[in-house]
Amino acid sequence: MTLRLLQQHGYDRLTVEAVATEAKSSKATIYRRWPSKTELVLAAFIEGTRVQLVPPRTGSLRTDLLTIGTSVCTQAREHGSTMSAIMSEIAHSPELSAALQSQFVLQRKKLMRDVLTEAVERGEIEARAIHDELWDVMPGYLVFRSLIPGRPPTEATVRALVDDVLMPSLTRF
Amino acid sequence: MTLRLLQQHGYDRLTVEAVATEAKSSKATIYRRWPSKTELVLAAFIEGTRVQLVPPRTGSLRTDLLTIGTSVCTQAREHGSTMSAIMSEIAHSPELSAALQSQFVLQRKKLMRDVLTEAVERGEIEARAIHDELWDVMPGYLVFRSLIPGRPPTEATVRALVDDVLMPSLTRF
Amino acid sequence: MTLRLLQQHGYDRLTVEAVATEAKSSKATIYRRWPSKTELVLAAFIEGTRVQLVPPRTGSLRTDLLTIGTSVCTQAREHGSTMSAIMSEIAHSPELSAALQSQFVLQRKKLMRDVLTEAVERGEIEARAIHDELWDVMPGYLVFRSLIPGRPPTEATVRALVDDVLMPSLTRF
Amino acid sequence: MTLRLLQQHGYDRLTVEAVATEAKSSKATIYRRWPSKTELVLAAFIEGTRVQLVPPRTGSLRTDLLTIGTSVCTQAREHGSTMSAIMSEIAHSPELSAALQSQFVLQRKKLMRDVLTEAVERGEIEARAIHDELWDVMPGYLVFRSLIPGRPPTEATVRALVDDVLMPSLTRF
DNA sequence: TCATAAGCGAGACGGTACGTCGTGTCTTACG
DNA sequence: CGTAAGACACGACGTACCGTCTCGCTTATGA
Repeated sequence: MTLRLLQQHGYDRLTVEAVATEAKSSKATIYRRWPSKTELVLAAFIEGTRVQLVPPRTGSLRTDLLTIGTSVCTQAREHGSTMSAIMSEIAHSPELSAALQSQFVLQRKKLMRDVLTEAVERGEIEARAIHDELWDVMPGYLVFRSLIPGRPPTEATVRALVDDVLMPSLTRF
Repeated sequence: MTLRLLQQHGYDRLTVEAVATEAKSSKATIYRRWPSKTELVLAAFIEGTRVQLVPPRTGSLRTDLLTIGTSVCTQAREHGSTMSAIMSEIAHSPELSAALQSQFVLQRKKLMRDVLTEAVERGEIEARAIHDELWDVMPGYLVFRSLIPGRPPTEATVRALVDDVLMPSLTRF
Repeated sequence: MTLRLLQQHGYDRLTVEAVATEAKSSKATIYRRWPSKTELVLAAFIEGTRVQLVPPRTGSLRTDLLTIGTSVCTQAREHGSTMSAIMSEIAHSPELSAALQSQFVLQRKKLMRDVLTEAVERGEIEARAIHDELWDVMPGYLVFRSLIPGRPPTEATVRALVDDVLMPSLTRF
Repeated sequence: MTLRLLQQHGYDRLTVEAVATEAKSSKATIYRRWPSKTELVLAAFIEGTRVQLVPPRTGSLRTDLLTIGTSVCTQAREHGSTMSAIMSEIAHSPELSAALQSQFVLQRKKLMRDVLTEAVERGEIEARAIHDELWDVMPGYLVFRSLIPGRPPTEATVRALVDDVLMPSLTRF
C-alpha cells in the first residue's frame, strides 16, 4: 500500500518513483491514474481513512464522543505527516480542496451531526446548544495536536476534551 | 522581509534564490546563516509572529480571550501556508521542533496561562476549571480552521468559540 | 556541436548549462550521459578529432610526415585550450586517462607506425631506425607548440621538423 | 612552500584559502601580492623551477644535452599538473603569457643556444645545423611526455632523443 | 493458429530548485 | 597602518525529483 511509504517517509521524502516500484508498476501508470503526486497522496489518504459513517450509537452522547475522538486520534497519529502535506498543497488547488471536502470532511461532519441529533432525540442535550459553525472543534483540535510535535493527543486528552469542554458546552442550557 | 515572499507564494513556491535576491544578498549568505530552506522559513515565521507577551488585560476573561482569539486568527490567516509547511518539515527534524517549541509555543502558553490566572484572581473562574492539557484548544482549533480550505475563522467563530465553548467549560463549577 | 563552445570560451569558461542550452537539452540529460563536465569535454574532444586512420600514402615518407604534421597542427590549433584542460583533469582520473589512451593515442600511434612501416617496405628507411619510444616526437612537439602561447606551429615548423630533424634521424644508418 | 600544495593536489584542487592557511596568512594578503590565483601559481612555478642559467659545459654537446634533458625531465615530472594548469590559464591572459615568456622561456632558450654555440666553437657541429625555430624540440617533447599520463620521460627517453634524433639532426651536414 | 492492437514496464528527457564550493572583494578588529 | 579573520556577492557544479514522452514487450482479441 502506498500509504505505508507515506507514513514512513512523509510527503516530500516520498517519490512517485518509489510508489511505482512499490506497486510493481511504472511512473507512467501512476500518472495515468492520478494527475499529480498530490492527488495520488490525497487519494491514498482518503482511501486509508475511510471509516464507518454510522454513528457509534453507544447509547450516551459522552461515550459516542469519546469513541469518535479516539478514532480521530488514531488516524491523525498515523497520517499526521500526510495531513500536513495535504494541507500545504491544498492551498494551491481548488480541485484538491473540493475532493477533500466531498470525500472526507462531509462524512465526518455528517457523523458528528448524527451523533448530536440522536443525543437531542434522547433528550441529553438541547438542539440550540449545537453550534453548526463549531462542529469540528473536537476533530480539529485533535488533528492540530497530532500535527505539532511533542504532544500527540492521548486517551486522556480526549476524555478531558469531552468531559471538561464539549459536554459543559453542549449542556450549558 | 522574507515573510512577504512566503505569504505570496507559499513554502514550496518560494526559492532560496528569490529570498537572496530580495535581500540583495546571495544564496551562499543565506545558507551561511540558516542551514536549510526549512530553517530559514521557520526563523522568518517566528520573527514575523513575535508578539506581545503581556496579556491584553481588558478586565474580563471573556474579552481577553476574544482579543487573543482575534489575534490568532489574523496571524494564522496571514501565515497559513507557512504554518502547514513548517508542520510538514518539523516531523523530520527534532531541532526544528525544539526551536518552534521554545521560541513560539511556550510564549503562547504563558500568555494563555497568565490570562487565566488573572481571571482566577479576579474571581471570574475557579482554578480547578483550568486544564493544563487543553490550554491550546482555542489557538489550536483556530489554526486548524485556517489551514483547511474554505472555512477561515472569522470574528463570529471566535465569539462562538469563547461564549459557547470555552466560557461554559471554564465556569462549569 | 559542443566543441564550438569549447573552442570559443575554453574549458573553464564553458558551463554545462550552456552546453545543455546549445543542445536544446537540459543539464540533467547531460549529466545522465556523462558523469562530469570533464568527461563531457573529453568525449567532445575525441569525437571532434576523430580522423582517418589510414596513412596518407603519398608515396614518400617525407610527404606522408608533412601531411600528418600539418593535420596535427590544424587540430592542435583548434583545440589547444581543450587539450590543456584535459591534460589538467587527466592527472586526477585513471578512467579519463584510459579513455584518452584507448580512443585517441592508440589510433595516432598506429597511424604513425603504419607510415613508417610502409617506408621501410619501400626501402626508404631501415627498420632499426624506428624508435618505438619516440614515435610521438612530431605530434608531441607540435602539440606542445600549440599549447604555449605566441608560437603556434606553422607550415614552416612542420617542414623544418620533418626535413631537419625527423628525416636525418630516420635515415641515419 | 606553496608549490608543495600544488604538486600534491594539482591546480584546481588547490584553493587560495589553503595557500593562505599554509602560509599562516590570510587570503587578503595573498591577493594583495598576486592579483589572481593563476598569477600566484605561475609565480610559485617560476620560483620553483629557477635554475642555473649557465650551460653544463661537460665538454661535449651530447653530454650537455643529456644533462639538460635530464633536468627538464625532473622538473616536468614534479610540476606536470602545474604546467598544464598554467597552459590552460595562459590562453586567456597576455600578461601571464608575457611573464612566463620573460621569466621562464627566454632563460631556457638562452641556455640551449649557449650549449649549441659552444659546440660550434668546439667544432662539434656546424652553425647552419642549428635551427632557431626548433630550439625547444627536446624540452618541448619532454614536457609533453610529462603531461600525458602513463608515459613519463625516463633517462632512456632522453638518451634516445639525444642520440637518435637530436645528434643526427645537428650533425647532418 | 497467427496477426494486430491496446496497455504496461522501463526509463530517458526537459525543467527547476537545492545545497555546496571556490574566487576575489570587502569590512572589522587587533597588534 | 598593515594584517588575520572571515563575511560577502557571484556563479558554476552536481544532485534530486516532477511530470511527460517514447520504445518494446506482452497480452487479449479477430481472421
